[in-house]
Amino acid sequence: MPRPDVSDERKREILKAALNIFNSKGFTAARMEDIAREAKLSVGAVYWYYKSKDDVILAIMDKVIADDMAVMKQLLNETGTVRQRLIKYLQEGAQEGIVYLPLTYELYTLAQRNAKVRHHIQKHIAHYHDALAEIIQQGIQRGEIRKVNSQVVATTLSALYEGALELAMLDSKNIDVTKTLTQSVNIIFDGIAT
Amino acid sequence: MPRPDVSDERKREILKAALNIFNSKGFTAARMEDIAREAKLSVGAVYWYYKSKDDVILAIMDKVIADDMAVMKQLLNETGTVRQRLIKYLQEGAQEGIVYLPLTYELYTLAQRNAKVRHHIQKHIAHYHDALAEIIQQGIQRGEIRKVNSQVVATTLSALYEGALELAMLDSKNIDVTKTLTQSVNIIFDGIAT
Amino acid sequence: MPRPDVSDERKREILKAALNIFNSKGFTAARMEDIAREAKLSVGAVYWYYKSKDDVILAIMDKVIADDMAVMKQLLNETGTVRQRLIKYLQEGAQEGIVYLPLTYELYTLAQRNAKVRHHIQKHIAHYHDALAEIIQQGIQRGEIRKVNSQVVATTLSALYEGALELAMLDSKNIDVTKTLTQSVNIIFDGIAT
Amino acid sequence: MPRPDVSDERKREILKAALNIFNSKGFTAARMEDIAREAKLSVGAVYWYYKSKDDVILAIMDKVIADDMAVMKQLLNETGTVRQRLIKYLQEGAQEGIVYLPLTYELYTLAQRNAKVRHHIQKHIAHYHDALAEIIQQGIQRGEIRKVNSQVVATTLSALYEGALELAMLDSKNIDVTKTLTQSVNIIFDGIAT
DNA sequence: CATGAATGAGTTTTCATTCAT
DNA sequence: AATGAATGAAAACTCATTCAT
Repeated sequence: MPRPDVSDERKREILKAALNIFNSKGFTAARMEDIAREAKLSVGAVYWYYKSKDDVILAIMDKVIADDMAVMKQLLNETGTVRQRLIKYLQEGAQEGIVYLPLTYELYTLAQRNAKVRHHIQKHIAHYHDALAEIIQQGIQRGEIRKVNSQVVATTLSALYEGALELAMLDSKNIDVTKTLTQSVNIIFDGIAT
Repeated sequence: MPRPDVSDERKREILKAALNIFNSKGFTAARMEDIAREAKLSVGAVYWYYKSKDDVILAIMDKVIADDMAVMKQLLNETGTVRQRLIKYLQEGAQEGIVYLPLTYELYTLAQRNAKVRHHIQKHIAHYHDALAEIIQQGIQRGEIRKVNSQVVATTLSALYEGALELAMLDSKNIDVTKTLTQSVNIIFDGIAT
Repeated sequence: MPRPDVSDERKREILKAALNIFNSKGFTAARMEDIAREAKLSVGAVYWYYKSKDDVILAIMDKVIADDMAVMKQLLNETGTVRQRLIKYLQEGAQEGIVYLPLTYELYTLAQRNAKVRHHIQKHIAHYHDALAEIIQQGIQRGEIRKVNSQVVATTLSALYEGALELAMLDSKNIDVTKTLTQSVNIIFDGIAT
Repeated sequence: MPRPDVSDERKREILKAALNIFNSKGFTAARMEDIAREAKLSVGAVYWYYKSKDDVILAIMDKVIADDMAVMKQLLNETGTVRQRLIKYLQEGAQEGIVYLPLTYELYTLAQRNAKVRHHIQKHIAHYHDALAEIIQQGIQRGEIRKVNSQVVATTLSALYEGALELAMLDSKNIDVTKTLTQSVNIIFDGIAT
């Protein structure tokens, strides 16, 4: 009688542990032993499931992005005006995103020297822009927004979002992401409203 | 008869070398020997001027920020409408900034775990926002911009700027900073114009 | 009703697997897992039959030598002149021996630091020399060979055999064992013929 | 005033240390720390001169072979009959060779899985055979040896030499290299004498 | 001031062996 | 008997830092 396959379970546990460790210490300072301890396993066990530290990092990236996508998709099926929905979308995205922002910045930094990481992130950004552009397009069709290039506005909103998170990460005392995003998006909507 | 002090000269050379090495390899991967070689010095000589790798990193941060400030100040004394000046300001800032963006991201990542770095960057951001707010204020006084909270707009512009650079860094093929910034700033100006 | 003992069968399978793995990878590089996979067993199962890697190596040694002995004995019961029989004997021995020569050299190397291995091999060499000496003795009795010290000639032939295999192992392109052995044995027989 | 370059000196010291350690423990069991201690250096210092353990091994191989060549060349300029010279040549070579025979066998074993090592050894063997063939040729010209293929005889002598060393290594109690070689070479000379 | 050889603590990774199931 | 996940003790290698010259 075969025992249930613990492989997936363990991998998830290790990834969760790695997520915490990487987020609080950074990729470089994080020791494989830290991850093992956090996952309540031995170092060897971690290596049983992931063949190197880089492997864990890549898996983390996949997970972070996949989770992000899930949040995104869910937020797209909301009701209300486009302005309201976008503000809610960006705000909630930011609230989720800020928790693992240190890790995100580790990934961005890594992306500059690792093509695989970079391409993964690029694909993610493209998805994200498309989702934003789609909402904008809806706004145009409903007459809430005047005829603008939805891709351009999507990029603007995306840059705003990323920038707001960055500023908040660097100076959380003086910069409130939610407030900043709300105000900024309103300014932009004033500029593109019919 | 005292010989001329070569100390400052050497320090500057080391910093310039470190800037290049850090920018292309990242803080962690960069070795003190790399910096020494780039500066055409011995490892020991580098340690004569800076007492640790961290010391060099902190000095680099000071330099990067100081240089950035200098560019900023210069751009503030331009002529033209506020919209024109701002676009020019952000565009040229971006052009300068993108060269050492990898290094900037190394610093941002570091900032999350190092209070000294973080505070330095926060001060810089404050300066930057003030400069932007000042221009906005001028625009309001000149009647180009309607009465808005200049700090809010400054934060929006700053977030936009940072976000645009980030997107460009991550996906330079598909995202053109200059174009993105121009279009975005125009949308915002449409939103805040009188 | 006792089930048939699969123990010996399994042990033989493991040894056969180990023989191949050790021969192609060497003792050090070979992992227990490699052996297990080759034997279509789990690592734990291998440890059920052999209590350590060294145990497997020692068993391999026994097997290699036993197999070699079997070949030897068989070849001694041939017909023809002593010269012919010897050439055939050495040639066929070489043909068998060269397949597992890498493994043999692993064992020789090991023998220098492991008394048990060394003694085993020494006993084998003694057997081998005795067999050769016996053939030489026959040659003397039959008048094919002049009165020589059969042990000395046996050692010479043995050295020649081992050396020829070694040279062939190191440079199979330029050195043909069979040819080398034939020519060498002929030279020696010219030297000891009546 | 530049200090004298200690680089060559250190490299030689490390190699000497490595030679001893490798010879007594074998490549695998030898730790870099063992070599460092033997050379009275730190591990880091060893890595300052050789960038990996394999590097040290390859350097050792070069040294062993170079030293061997030196012995060879020296022995070729001797006087006496070819038979006498050859016996002296092989005997003295064996006396030198037997000291580092364990190491030699490590190299032979390694050669089977490392092309670089293999090719190096092959070149060495070729040199060695050529030297032997040259002596044989002289013997033919001087009328001491009848017209034989000198390369074949050289290979025979070489195999004999290698085999005698091997047997001696495996069973030094019962096999005396010097005696074995003398007797064997005499048998062969009886076979090829005019 | 400057050199660059030397140090050694710290990290990733491997793998023989064990053991709960 | 058999499995294969888990352990943990090595071991190779790196590199910031020091220091004799």
